[in-house]
Amino acid sequence: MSRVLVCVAWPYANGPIHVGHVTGSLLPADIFARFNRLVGNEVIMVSGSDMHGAPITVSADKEKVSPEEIANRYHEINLKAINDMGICFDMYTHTHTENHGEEVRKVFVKLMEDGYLKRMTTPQYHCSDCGRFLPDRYVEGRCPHCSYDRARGDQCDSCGMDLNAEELIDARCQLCGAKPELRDTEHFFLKLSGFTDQLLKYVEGSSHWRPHVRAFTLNVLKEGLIDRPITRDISWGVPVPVQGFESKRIYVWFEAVIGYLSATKEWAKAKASEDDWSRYWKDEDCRSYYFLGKDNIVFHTIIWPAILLGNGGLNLPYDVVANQFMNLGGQKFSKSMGVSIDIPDLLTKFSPDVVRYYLIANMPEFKDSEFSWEDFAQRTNGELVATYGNFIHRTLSFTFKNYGVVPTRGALDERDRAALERISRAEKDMRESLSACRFRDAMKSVMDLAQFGNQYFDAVAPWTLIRSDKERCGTVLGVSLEICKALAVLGSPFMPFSSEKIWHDVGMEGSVVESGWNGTKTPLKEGKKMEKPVPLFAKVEVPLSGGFAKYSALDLRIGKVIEVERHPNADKLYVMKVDIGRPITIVTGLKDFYSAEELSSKTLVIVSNLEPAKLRGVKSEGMLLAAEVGGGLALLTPESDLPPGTPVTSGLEVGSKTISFKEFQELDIRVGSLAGGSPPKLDIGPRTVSCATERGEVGRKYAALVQDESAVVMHAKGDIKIVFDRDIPVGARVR
RNA sequence: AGCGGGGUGGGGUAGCUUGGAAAUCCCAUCAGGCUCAUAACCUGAAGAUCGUUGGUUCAAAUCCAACCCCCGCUACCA
Repeated sequence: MSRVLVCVAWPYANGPIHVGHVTGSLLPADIFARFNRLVGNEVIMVSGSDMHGAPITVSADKEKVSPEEIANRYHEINLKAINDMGICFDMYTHTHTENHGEEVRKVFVKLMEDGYLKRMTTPQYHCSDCGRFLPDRYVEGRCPHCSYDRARGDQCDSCGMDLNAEELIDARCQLCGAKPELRDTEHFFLKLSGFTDQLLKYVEGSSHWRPHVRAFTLNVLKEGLIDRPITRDISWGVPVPVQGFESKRIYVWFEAVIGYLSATKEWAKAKASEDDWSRYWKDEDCRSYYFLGKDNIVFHTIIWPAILLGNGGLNLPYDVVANQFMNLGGQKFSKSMGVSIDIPDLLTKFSPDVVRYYLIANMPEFKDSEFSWEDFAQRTNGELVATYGNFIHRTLSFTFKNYGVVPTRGALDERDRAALERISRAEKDMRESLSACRFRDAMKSVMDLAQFGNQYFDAVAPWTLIRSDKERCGTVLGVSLEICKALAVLGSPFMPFSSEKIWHDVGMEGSVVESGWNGTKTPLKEGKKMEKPVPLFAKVEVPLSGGFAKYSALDLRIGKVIEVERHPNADKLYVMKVDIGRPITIVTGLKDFYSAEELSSKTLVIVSNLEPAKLRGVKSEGMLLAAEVGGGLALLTPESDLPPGTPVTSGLEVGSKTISFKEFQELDIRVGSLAGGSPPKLDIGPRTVSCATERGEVGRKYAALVQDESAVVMHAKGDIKIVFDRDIPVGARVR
């Protein structure tokens, strides 16, 4: 019996939470907390919505509402989503409470008094019309590097240089257009550098941390910490408790982490035992676990510990359980499928346990993982439904049909005893994995038990026994029900809703949560009437992304190069004029591959409806297609001459809207070699796909639009195919 | 290009920190079994140059170096 504080990174109240939040921090924390409660530890789990900071004020300005309104809206939405996911907090608050403000104030003052803060004055733009200091991104002006007229104070969109707002020429306020003036402004800085040695010792002593968390932190520490400002000239946030700082607020990164402490205190107040918070923060036997995504590591392994060290007397994080990212790339995720990925939306389509199962099975614990609908369906249907759900259901329905009550268990034979031992082994495995925060492994040991259940059930074949020896049959069903019950208990941290249902269906009273870990040992209620079982999970169906429709967004044209010049402002770029039926300007990065003379005679394939973009100050109105691999590059060109402007449709519909560069990048165009056969095959390097195009020269390399297991050779009307001006390996990607 | 994460049977993965016999599991394939169960379950088989090259070692998927490729964020990518 011990005490555990579970802290979860604070979701930002500027949008609904998505699978990344759940699989990265909320879900592992919930499993860990549930597991600890199950084994009888004292646990509280705390977090809340991070309500302050610039992005929320930006959203608020956009919608012309108060920041508070935005923050409250998403707080409510997320609170509900968290609840619906079965994520069980002892306190889920937010950072805009009186309590939190007070706590932040206290910590701030303590650090200030003990000399861990310093004041520094820096110049900053102030707009007298708006009556406020302007964050760098709200200042606009001419870029000192490229003369672009609408550069922002943090960065120039045109040439990409990082800027300081003071460098801008003719700066103006982006909100009202007035000319702002530079004013000195004073801020507090946290003297992080002074903590370096203590932190090094702390991190080096934490050998139980995940390797990537520890290595990353040590790396940052060795590079040297810099003192960081912890106040800002903004109006949305926690006030600075110092005279003369009435117009300023505490910077969110400093303030939000203090939420762990303030939330614990709020929890203690709510249960009317105010001092209970200290049992979780001052008692050195209490371990604190922090669950977050890898983008958040330094805040929890450096900044928060530094604040705690400065404050004194409070426990440092025992473990910082940072997950990697679950990526949502790969096109399969697009909204065009009618399924987006935020949690409120996901839960309208799938039950929380199904979502939880997949997110655990695919949790990015040690490396990034990829969410895909195909995988989601496969794992749900093949593992959760077919192994776990099916074992429970075949046991329950057979028992119900033949007995109607929980059968009486007679003498056990060797196999039965082995089965019961197998339950103990699963318990032990799961306990070990979860104690080490290995969630996938832990759930695997539960699934393995379900699979064992199927093996046992098959081996004892109750459908035969029922005709020959009903008493013995009752015994094996009793053992099977034991396994079901164990699955309910062991599965409860992962799939709490179904666990309760199983618990009830095998005839147990109360709940798994109440019975705790010992539920596996609590005897079945023999003779208790059963209810007609309903399958726990249904198979899921997800829409498949079909066909080559996505390529229809492209409007490809034949283009002839008119002239080629060097980019005035970049060494690697050319500025080209190309005739695609009309002359356009294209900026390209081909300098390493082609001389201007070589290029000037080329006939190319151009994406004509790409969103124009400024590259280093020059507007590019399109993009030429080239295949690239390793150090090699080849341009796409028609196999025989075509007039400029000829559409390259590849037999598909042609898009009329402009497409973004990002959308373009999601398309998979590759160099493929035609392999013949019927239907013809196309070798695209790592694999061979079927080719939807009829003719073509076997062995020749063509540009191909790839979609899953099939591909279309890119061609213009008259079946003029697209080839390359140089040799390039099969499989090279076109971009 | 920079930062981060990877490359292990057809697909997806475990193992790598702390080198060591026949490399894990899921799906797909093939052969069998069962018929209680949601065409679900169980058994068996085939299938891997552990990205490439070099190094350290008695021994490398595992450690070191270089290179190649893939993914995410960023960018003088278009």
